[in-house]
Amino acid sequence: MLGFKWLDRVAVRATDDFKEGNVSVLYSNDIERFDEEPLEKDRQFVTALARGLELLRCFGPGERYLGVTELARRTGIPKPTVSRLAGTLTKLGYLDFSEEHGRYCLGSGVLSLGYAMLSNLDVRRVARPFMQELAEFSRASVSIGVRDRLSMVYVETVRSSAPIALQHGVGARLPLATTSIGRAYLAAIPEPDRNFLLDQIRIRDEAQWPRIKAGIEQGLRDYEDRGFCLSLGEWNPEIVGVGVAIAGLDDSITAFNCGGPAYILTREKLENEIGPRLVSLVKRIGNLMGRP
Amino acid sequence: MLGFKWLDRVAVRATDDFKEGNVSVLYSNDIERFDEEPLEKDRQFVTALARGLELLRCFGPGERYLGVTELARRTGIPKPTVSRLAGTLTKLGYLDFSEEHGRYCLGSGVLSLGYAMLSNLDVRRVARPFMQELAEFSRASVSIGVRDRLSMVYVETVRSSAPIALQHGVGARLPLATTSIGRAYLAAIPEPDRNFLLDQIRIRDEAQWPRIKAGIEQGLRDYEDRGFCLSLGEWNPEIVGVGVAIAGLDDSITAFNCGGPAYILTREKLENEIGPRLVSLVKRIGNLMGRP
DNA sequence: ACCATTGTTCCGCTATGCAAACCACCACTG
DNA sequence: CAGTGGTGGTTTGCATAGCGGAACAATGGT
Repeated sequence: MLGFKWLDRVAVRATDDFKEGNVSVLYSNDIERFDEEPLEKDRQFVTALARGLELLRCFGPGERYLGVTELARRTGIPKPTVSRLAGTLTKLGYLDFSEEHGRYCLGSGVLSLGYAMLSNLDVRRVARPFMQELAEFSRASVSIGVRDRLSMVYVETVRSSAPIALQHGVGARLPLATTSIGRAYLAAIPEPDRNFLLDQIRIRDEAQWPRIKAGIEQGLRDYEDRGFCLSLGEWNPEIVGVGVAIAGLDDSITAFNCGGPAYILTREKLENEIGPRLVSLVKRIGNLMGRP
Repeated sequence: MLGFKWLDRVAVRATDDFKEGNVSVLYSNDIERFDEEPLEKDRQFVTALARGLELLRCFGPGERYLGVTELARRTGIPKPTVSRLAGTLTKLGYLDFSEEHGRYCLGSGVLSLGYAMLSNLDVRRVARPFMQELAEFSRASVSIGVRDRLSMVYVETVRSSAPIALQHGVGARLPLATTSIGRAYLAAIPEPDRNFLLDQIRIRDEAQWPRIKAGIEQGLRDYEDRGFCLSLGEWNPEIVGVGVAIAGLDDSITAFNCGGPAYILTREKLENEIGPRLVSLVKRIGNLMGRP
């Protein structure tokens, strides 16, 4: 089963304090509340570690400098604790303290973690030439992504040599529900896992849920019928793409997409040319990597 | 002053246990011992957080799967604690537990941290076109790096379109002492900081120290005389390059290099053509980014 | 059956979290 | 310019979460 069931621990104090407000803003990143095991005292869970990492996650594109109070507000962690954790992270090189701004920003330490993972993913080496070929054919970008919380994170991206290309590189986060790669992932995982994730997505945004749900169900049908999912501007109106997922590479479920600007990739081309080619690409990679 | 002065806390138990062995192996990654403040009870330092992150650092290229015992051995953290920390990291998505191997490996969570940092570095956007130009001119790779512990970590890399190119992408770690980019960094920082880092490097490898030291001192002279450092195969016999550093971009000291296979880049070309161009490239970027 | 190896529980003791208090700075404002 | 409120962040004291040595369980190889 998928592993969530944390936080609440971390933010429980904040929910007490702010229980009249919109609770979901407290879970600023992709944090979930755990439902199962109502309040098991998991003596194995190290809160301090979870919280420290949660601080690091607060920083994102466009959130460069954050102070203690802001971090405390976003995470629901009390200020003195944030102060200590942030100080620790700074000593370790994962945060820098900018005297000028009196705020923290991410330090160089965070980079080295991700790279080690990337360099161990065999699928990148194997897939790159095929991806390049498809990118050139479609004049678009081809990427590999894995799930993290409620996002897909790119682990490899290949661009065509066309002058216009998507700017999302390795490490970029895309939402699960509205992108072709996320829908392909959802379509490929076992149903209980999917339901769990969908539940989390629903909780996150009840208002949009009917629309989001419709898109995902369409994705499931597409996946069943044709082996790939589409996203035609549901995430970003100018971007379209197709996605396919496969299990068993590098110990996880891996998804591929091919996407680009809507005015280059017509629906017809996506459905009849690019989609099928992406399916065959993934099949070939699966064979090469000795999937059973 | 640079911020180290941690660990010992983390590994203090191990040094008790193994004090007859070579202590430095305990500090498997780039961990330093703190010298100042002999044993101040730093009530602000959160050991659990430091240790959890230290576990993540154990994984590297070629170290894909690690078990509890191995992690405990590498970090000097007692086994039960490793077990709990690793369990926590797994719940959070920073580690995955491979049933098949009975070991842990890095999870997708680690990726998203680094990306947020990269997307906030203005220097990447500004520098990329200049880097591309120099890469094409020199038929080699041009990168930007920042220091993390005793390594330089790439935050941007641009390759020429030449078929042979270095494979080090964003996130790659290069040693400080033997690469052109590392030497440029060392030459550009204030002397006390440099001495501290050199001390750490010396402690790490006393045997190689005379040779390493000579290379760095040559680098300091080169930097003084010509504005750039060289590395002619001292790190990897087949790779050569030049490096330049600059302070004040994005709140940190940033270094640039241009490097490639030794059989393409002659010493003469590096010294007379590429080095000076890299110096001017960095100067232009400094001006563009409004450095005082 | 035996030992070697690897991971998980137990429980006393201590490191750590956090509420409240405290400090430092700034901007008004009478 | 003292007074006052508002903003940031860092220190105390005490209750408790979580660390870690030793013991335990679960494998696997011989």
